Amino acid sequence: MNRKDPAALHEECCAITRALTQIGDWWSLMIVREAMLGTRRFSDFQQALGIARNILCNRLNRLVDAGVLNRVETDEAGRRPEYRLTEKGRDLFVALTALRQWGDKWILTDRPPLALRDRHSGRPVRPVQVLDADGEPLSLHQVMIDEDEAVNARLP
Amino acid sequence: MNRKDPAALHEECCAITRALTQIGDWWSLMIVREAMLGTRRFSDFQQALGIARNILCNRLNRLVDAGVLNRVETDEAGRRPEYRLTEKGRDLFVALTALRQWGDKWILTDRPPLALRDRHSGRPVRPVQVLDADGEPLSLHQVMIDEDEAVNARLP
DNA sequence: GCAGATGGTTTCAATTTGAAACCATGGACG
DNA sequence: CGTCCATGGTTTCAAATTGAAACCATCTGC
Repeated sequence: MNRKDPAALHEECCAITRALTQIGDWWSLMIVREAMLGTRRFSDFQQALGIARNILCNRLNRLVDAGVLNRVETDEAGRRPEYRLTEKGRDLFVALTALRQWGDKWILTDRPPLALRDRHSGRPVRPVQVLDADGEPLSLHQVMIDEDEAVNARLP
Repeated sequence: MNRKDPAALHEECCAITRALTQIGDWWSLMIVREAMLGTRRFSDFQQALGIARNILCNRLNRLVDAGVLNRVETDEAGRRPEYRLTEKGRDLFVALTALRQWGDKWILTDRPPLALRDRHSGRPVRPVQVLDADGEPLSLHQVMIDEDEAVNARLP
């Protein structure tokens, strides 16, 4: 599997590989994170992230091509376009929240954990978990990849 | 925030940023994914991923330094070391599962979804969600970052 | 019309990557 | 013992990617 060969990657059937190909580099993920905080404009991304402008431009285009962001031409002052999360982009919320919680638990060990709250009730959100059909949490070793589908789809 | 400045990044209090700094590049995440499938040896990672050997070596060392993998000197044939997931590494299971499900849902739209099953019951696992204190799913806009903590910790 | 803000592109040096060659160690086998 | 081969690295060097800065284009406000 060659990371730089688009055709080969497009044949790749591991969902993680495919996902990482679309959004799995530092800046793309940081941009999505920033977008989830409400940032929409080129210069706002640039200042918030401290990213080089050519790289920002490149990543925004990639994310638009991937359908994660939408480039919206606003009619407002200056005709500045906005970059807004699509449904697909918003759906990364779960993965990024899991990542945030992982970082809180394993890296920022000396700080107050879990500042994420339900806006409505004000109560903290639960740690994200993988649950079985009954809602019981599953660990890595309790999960398997379906044999048939795995073979058919050349997983992992 | 300069991505290449270790000191500055170490001050960074966004858990996502910190997490991405430790494991947020293509190969590191692919290696962790591969390790979750049971791969442990240098050459097995190399063949499974098609990664250059020097890069693999570099990433394995980084992951060991980050405490995501453990380098275990085995007594077996050839004294070949093994790289095994630590508790911290296994804990990435949730985030990677969320990413896999995202890829299944939004990229591999033409294929059978969700090959992940509970090994015990054989039933498919649920889609990972962010849940409130009562176990109700929360979307991006229903979640907020706690004001006080955000200010104290200079979040996001 | 002119200055400033904003969104982008170009340019070029510095860093990172990847392929291949090289090295070192530990069996296996004759 | 000596040779071969597998494995886990390291080194080397060309090619790709990144990042800082300069440049360009459009729109606003004055």
